[in-house]
Amino acid sequence: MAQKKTHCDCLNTIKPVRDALDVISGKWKLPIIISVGVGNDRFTDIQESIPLITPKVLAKELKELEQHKLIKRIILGEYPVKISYKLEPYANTLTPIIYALKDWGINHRKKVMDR
Amino acid sequence: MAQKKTHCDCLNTIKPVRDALDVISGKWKLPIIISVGVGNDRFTDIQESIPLITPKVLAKELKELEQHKLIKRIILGEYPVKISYKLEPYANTLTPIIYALKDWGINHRKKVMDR
DNA sequence: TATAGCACTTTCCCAAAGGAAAGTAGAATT
DNA sequence: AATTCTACTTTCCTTTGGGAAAGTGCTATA
Repeated sequence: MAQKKTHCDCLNTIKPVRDALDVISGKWKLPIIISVGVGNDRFTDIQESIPLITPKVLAKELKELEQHKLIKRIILGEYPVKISYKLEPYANTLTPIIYALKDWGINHRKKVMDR
Repeated sequence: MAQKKTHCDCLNTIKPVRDALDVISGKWKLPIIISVGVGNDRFTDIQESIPLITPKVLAKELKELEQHKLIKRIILGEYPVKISYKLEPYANTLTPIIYALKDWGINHRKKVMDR
């Protein structure tokens, strides 16, 4: 028996990794979370803190991050309405991922330069 | 001075994270690395171990992973030529990222189900 | 009164990602 | 001789991501 056991099963890892990637993959989501996390809470400030991001893309990504309960949009004041973006506490659970990517990115750049 | 210090600087984190994302972001690269990592070394086995991946996409991603020195393609034998894919040692540096994503994905699925 | 700032939205366009289905070339198997 | 296996490739087509540029409605400032 078990003659047709051709490939190793790795779905236990692949499935949750894909679940995570569905939420945070893409060019902009983690940079936005990082920027809001260090204190940028106004649309224009976030935009200026992330190189080359356009307002269209930033608006779209902020909406998606709101839907995923990672960022909250707060309306401040009455007449001169101000908007403030803050991380939801849930976004802090992404910290290990962000640090793992940051460390790897720093090391990778070194490796590519040395070549 | 420093009156125009409007937004907080987070480029120290954003830049390396973007460097990492440039290499490993996308739907398929990490799943392929996971699959090859557990021992799937034949094209067809890798394909069958990753739900819904098509041969076209798998071939393209394998080429990119080779270029990034994360996977090596080995030609075995002479007349009935066989091909084997293996992780380069460098791919093991991705382990912390994979585990961070896996843990987060497991937790995230729980959170979404409970809602 | 005119200009600037804020938080976006809208339109147009292009390139990359990726799915479906079929094909291919050689070798092995029945 | 016909089918199967392996490792892909090719074609076609749709979706998604995202850049450029301009516009919008409101408020604040000079």
